[in-house]
Amino acid sequence: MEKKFLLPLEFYLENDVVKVGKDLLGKVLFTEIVPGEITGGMIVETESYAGIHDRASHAFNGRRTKRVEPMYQKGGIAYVYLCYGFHHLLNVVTNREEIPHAVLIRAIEPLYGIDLMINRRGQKSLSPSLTAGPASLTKALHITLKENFASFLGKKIWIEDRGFSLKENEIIKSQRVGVHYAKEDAFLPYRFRMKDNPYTSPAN
DNA sequence: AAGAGGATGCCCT
DNA sequence: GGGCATCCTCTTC
Repeated sequence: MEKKFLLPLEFYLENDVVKVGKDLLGKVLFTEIVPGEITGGMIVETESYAGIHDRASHAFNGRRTKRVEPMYQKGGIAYVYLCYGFHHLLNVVTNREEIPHAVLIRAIEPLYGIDLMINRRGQKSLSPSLTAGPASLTKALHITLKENFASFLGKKIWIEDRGFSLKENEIIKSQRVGVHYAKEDAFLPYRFRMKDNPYTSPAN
């Protein structure tokens, strides 16, 4: 597939993970995990996880275990991990130095390969539940632990800028989902949603 | 070596 | 709106 809109590496070499969380809204996430099966959608919801000082981050307090290792790599790769035993969650690692920043992709609006995604999700027709929610979209896009460490400049998973930029007042900011254990950091407004988009995730 | 718990979704009321 | 499925990773004994 021709990729003239591919996001360059510089986009991911950014230490301001809150900025990246917002800038990823409107970008288009693609996968071709199975050769010939291209699926993709516009990112409409993200959450930023800010390095070692963010209690909600897997890398809080400098924790560097095997699972978290992708976060400590140079920006531009995927951090995929298993949640609740069966849900794969996709993060975009972003940093210039060795700072474990990551942005969780929480929802996309389906655009390409919609029938494939419907099949993978076992649904009958297109509805917001197809890709609204971090585990729903990974299933629709066929993302699993095999994509952990994968480069966003590679053939299996990549992000494009198709010109869907949005203004600051079109971004809804709120608390992150499911991080009650994070004490005061649970209240940080690091969840970003595209205003009036029906494909954002339902919780909260 | 074992146990707890988690950045969730689904199906049932 | 609540309970459960299900399993890997990390922490602690």
